[in-house]
Amino acid sequence: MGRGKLEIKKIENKTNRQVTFSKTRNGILKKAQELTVLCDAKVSLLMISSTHKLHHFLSPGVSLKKMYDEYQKIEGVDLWHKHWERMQEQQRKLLELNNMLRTEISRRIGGDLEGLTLLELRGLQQEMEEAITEIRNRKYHVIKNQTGTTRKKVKNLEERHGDLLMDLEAKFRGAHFGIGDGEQRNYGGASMYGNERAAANLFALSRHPH
Amino acid sequence: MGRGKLEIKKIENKTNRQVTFSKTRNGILKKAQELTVLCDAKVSLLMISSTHKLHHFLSPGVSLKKMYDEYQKIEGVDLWHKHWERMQEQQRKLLELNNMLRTEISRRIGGDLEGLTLLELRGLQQEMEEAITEIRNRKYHVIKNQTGTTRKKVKNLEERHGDLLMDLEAKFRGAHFGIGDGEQRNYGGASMYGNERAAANLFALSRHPH
DNA sequence: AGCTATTGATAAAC
DNA sequence: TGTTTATCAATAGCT
Repeated sequence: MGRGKLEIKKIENKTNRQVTFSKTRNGILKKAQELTVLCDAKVSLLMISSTHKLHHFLSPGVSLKKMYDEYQKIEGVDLWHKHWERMQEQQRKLLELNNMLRTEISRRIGGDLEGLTLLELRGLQQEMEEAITEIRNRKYHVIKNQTGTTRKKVKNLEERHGDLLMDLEAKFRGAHFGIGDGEQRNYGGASMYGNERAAANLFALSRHPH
Repeated sequence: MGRGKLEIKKIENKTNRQVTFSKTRNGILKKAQELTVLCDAKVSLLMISSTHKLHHFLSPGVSLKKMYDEYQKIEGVDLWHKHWERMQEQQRKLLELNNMLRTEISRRIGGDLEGLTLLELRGLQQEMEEAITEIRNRKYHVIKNQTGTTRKKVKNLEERHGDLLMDLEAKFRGAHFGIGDGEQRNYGGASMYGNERAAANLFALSRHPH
């Protein structure tokens, strides 16, 4: 409409395009409003101009999320809710698993033993003694497989860093790690970073410099 | 517009309302299309009638998700993306932490020792021996604190279940748990359930029946 | 950002 | 719902 008929095709003149966008945008916003009021409809309208400016209308009393959910429900396009719930469930399981692992590991460095019965303590001890046997075997295996020069080199390195290692371990043992303290973790960031730090320490210990 | 001016106010006549909705809807859809083509704009339009029927328009070449993301970016209303990304980051960290913990625990039951140097093996062994000392101390503490009748009862139970326990542990040691096998876990469900099962076994072991 | 000739949209009626 | 028609609304091209 207007002084002349306008072909429905991209307006190449940049200024004209901007002006037309502005006018049509206002018109469509008004129409959206009318539809909302006259017909008791719910409307969500997003418009982004070619200059990346955003304009929007949303019927009062509805949220964008609700509109989107409704759209998904009717159109079945989903993509969100299912994924979200799955992820949440995975996370819950991971945290649960994590707590178990932390308790287990804590017991194996001499903490978190208060809740265990005598029988459980015996089992744990025996298990660890058996593990130590395997570690010992592994040590012999490593030593046996070292060739002349390599062995010499490694031995020197080990001797050089032995004292340092001992100091590190002493520090490690002295510190409180917050591992397996029985406290239930939530999804918040703070406590998680705490756990991670604890694990990083533990990890560092298992990878002594050499 | 039309034969008479219409007051901007909810149309109470249900039929008229429906008719007006239908007409205005078509008009606004056409306008949205025009805006898209003439002005090279991106438009997302959702309309839900009072009878809960949904109609929508979306400019070609954009997805609803993209429109919403853009909206959120410009308006800062978010609701999703931030939460989603935070959750994903948390999950990544949990999995990483989990792998570390699993490796640590695996080493403490005698597996996953191949990657360790002699020095690391020594450290691990010493740490475990120290832990065993603490477990032993704890055992004495438990024994000391048992009163006459309780002690007797527990002792009987322990004797009764000792053999069973040994069998269980033998089984446990023989089984392959898939723990700390060095394989990087993904976000998929299958491998996660695998891990969980492994941990559940481990957990069960630490809580021997008594 | 205003103006106005002109086209576009649509209320009421069928 | 679709069509017609009398009206009102929106807006293209100018300023």
